[in-house]
Parts: sequence; C-alpha cells; structure tokens
Amino acid sequence: MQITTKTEYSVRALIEVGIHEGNPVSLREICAAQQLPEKYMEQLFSKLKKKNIIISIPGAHGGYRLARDAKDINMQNIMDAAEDNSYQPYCSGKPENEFCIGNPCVLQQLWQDLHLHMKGYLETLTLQQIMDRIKEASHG
Amino acid sequence: MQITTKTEYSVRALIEVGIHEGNPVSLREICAAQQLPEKYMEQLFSKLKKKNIIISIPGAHGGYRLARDAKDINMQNIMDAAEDNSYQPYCSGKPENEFCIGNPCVLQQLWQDLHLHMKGYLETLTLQQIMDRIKEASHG
DNA sequence: GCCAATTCCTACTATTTTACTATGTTATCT
DNA sequence: AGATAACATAGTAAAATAGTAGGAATTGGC
Repeated sequence: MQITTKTEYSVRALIEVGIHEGNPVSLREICAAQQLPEKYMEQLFSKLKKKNIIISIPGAHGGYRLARDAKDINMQNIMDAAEDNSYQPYCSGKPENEFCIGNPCVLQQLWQDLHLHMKGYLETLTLQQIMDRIKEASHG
Repeated sequence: MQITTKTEYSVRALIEVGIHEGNPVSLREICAAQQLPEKYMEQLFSKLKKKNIIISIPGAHGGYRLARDAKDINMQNIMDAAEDNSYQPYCSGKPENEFCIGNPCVLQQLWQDLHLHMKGYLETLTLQQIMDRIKEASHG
C-alpha cells in the first residue's frame, strides 16, 4: 500500500530491462545506467523473480529479461513483489467493543475497501504505458 | 498514503467523540472506551486539532468535540492529520537519466497521479458514513 | 578444464519510523 | 484552593527501511 524506494527502484530497473526487448541485461548494466545500489537490487530482483515478473539467466553473458510482455506487467504486480504488502486488514479493537462487532468489523471492511480500490487502480497502470510515456517525454 | 495505527486509532477515537454529539468528551473516557494508549492519543489529538478536525476545551469538565459536522470530516482529512503524509512526489533519478527528463519526471507524475487518485477516494469516505455503518452493524 | 562473469543466498548493520512512556506545565470549573 | 482536564516536550523500545558484505553456484568462452 505504500510507495518506498523498493517500488521506485524496481520500476526504474524494469524499464531498463524492458527497453532491451528480450535480450538479457545484467544487473551491473542496469544499476550502472540507473545509478542503483547493485547488492540491494539483487534482493529486489530475487523478489521480482519469485513473483514471475522477470526471468534470470545465470552465468557469463547472463542477466534478466521480462517474464512476459511489458503490457502484461502492471504496477500492482510490481508493488506486490517489491513491497511485502500481502495486505491483511487489521483492527486492534476487542470484540466487546461495539465498533468492532462482526468479523471483519466495519473498520476492517473500510481498510479492505481502500486496499481493493488502490489495487484496482494499480492494475490499470502497465509497464508498457510507463515506457511509452518516457519515450514521449524524451523524444520531445 | 499508508495506513498505520495512527489512522486506525484516530478514526476509532473520532467516532467516540462523534457519538457524543457536541458534548465534550475527555481523552480519558475516549481511551477507556476504546482501549487506546492515553498519552499516545494526546499527541495524535494535538495533530487533529491543528488540522481543525477537533476542538478542545481545557480544564475540568473539558475534553474534545468535533470541529464540524461528522459528514464534513472525511478519511483524507483524518489521514492527512494523523499520518504525516504531506505527499511530495519523489524520484531519486538524476537529470542526466533519460527516464527522468522533465520536472516532475514521468515517474514523479505517476506517484502524483496515484496519490491524487487515492486522495479523491478518501475524500468520499466521511466520518458520518462510518458511524452509520457501525450503527447498522450493531443494531442487528 | 579453467577462468571470468554472472546470478543466487544469507547474514549483518545503520538509519528512520512507529508506537509508545514519562514528566511536567497550563488552563478551567467548582 | 484543588481537582480535572488539555498542552508540551523529551526519551525509548521495537520494527521497517535501505542498504553492505562475503561467498557459493552456474554458465559461456578460451
């Protein structure tokens, strides 16, 4: 639900992978181009891989490429992988509290709705769209 | 943008204030009813007061009441006060990076859009609505 | 088969944020 | 005057964030 550097770095790195169109790109190249901390990105890329956003090719001349077309990768996918936000709606109210009747209680439902709303929006933002916007902005 | 206990506690406390319909309620009462840490809530209430969500009456038989009708207080107001999220879209990319051309750059625009979208949604959720939902849930 | 380049894996660490506690001061009602 | 409240500020423990560090496993090229 929150946007930290994990999301920012992931998006910037994924764009770098995306523009190489299927050719594996090494982390070294990615981080050099984007000025990102290499060892930190290793960990983020491990998460992105587990969530099937990227595919890795180990060994010399290896690297990473997108696991599927950039138009089929959205911000929800990326944030779900990068941030650890497997969201669990939570309310610390005790059951004897009249506000917290029901399971989930009214407040938990509220957080849930909020999360679903955000998720829905993030799903509409694809990596391809972001790449297109950057191309537009840079070509002038 | 993120939901911590600050928001949860604030909402629960504000509901407690709201149901007393204009009569000042002391923090002691609020925290006893909702099982919230009193000294911590003092700090949160200070923020809510600064953002004109509540009004305080010091001294004996003092307390807090809503600064305006519950239907005119929304989740955006509350979260803006409770969490310190005066959102500043941020991208650590350097200007020589082709992704980061423009000010704000494409990514900053993305974070901004996200934030505005969320903000718009939070504005539609009023304290009154939440109170009504709880009343519904508890009356059976 | 060896070496270099790469991903993979795990542990450690510094900084920041969160979620409080502690101690006192000031204001108001009776 | 005394009780009851808000107000103010400082400290603190635990968690999350944002990294570093060191090496093991995998693969391509010579």
